[in-house]
Amino acid sequence: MAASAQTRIARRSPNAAVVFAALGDPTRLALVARLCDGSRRSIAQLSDGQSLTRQAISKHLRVLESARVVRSERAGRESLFVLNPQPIEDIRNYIELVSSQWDATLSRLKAFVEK
Amino acid sequence: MAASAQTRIARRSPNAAVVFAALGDPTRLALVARLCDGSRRSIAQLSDGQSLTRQAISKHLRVLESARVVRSERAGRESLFVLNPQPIEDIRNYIELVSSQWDATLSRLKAFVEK
DNA sequence: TCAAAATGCAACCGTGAAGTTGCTCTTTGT
DNA sequence: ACAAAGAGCAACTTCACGGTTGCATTTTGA
Repeated sequence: MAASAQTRIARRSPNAAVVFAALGDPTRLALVARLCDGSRRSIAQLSDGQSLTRQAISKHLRVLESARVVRSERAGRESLFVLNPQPIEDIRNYIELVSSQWDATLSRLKAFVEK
Repeated sequence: MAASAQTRIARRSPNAAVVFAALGDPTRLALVARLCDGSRRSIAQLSDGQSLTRQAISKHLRVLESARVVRSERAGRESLFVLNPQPIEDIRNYIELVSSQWDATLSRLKAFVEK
């Protein structure tokens, strides 16, 4: 069975949607930006300077964690968060798929116009 | 002013968050997959076969449109939707930025271990 | 030992997202 | 001319999200 491009894309979507949704919030996006240097930071660190409550930040981190964008580990009295690049890589591939599909169309269109 | 990587990333986020949020829903992701072949389809076409109501699909399309992931154009009694690759390209670049930041960290880490 | 730090947990609130239903309007095709 | 197709609009319901507050628990460090 040769899957169509659309099917190939659709097969990846259930997980992709979760990751996209996790990134679809400015606060969470800021947290990701803060963590993408590979550092492990505590909730207190991550909520310091922000206008939101520590609990709000904590909730956002849990959302990111349930989408596996981030992993947490308890260390003494604090829990440290670190970025997990895997899901990001996944949606990167997803976007690549959509883009390539689109590019193929453009090429066909161009060829048609020039014919 | 040499902006830090974090700042560089953060500057792009406000718009990125909107696009991510628009893609953060299985139904909308399916619509994008359906449109990424460059075709222009009507609401009736796009809601055909789906389990949701035509109005539900219509709403989702409007969400995608307000995030500029999709453009619409009225043609007679139907409105046709077509993918707009620009925002997709934007978040692609965004992800590229995060990934490169992460990769740089890995390299540093590797260099440190091997030293 | 004990106070402060860091977090977790639970209840609560307001708002908007997602979806449906019902109606109207315009366009199409016969 | 008129029925059917396609879509828009508005009202409504449900429910999850984002956020806060208050309190309990564990850990740390002096």
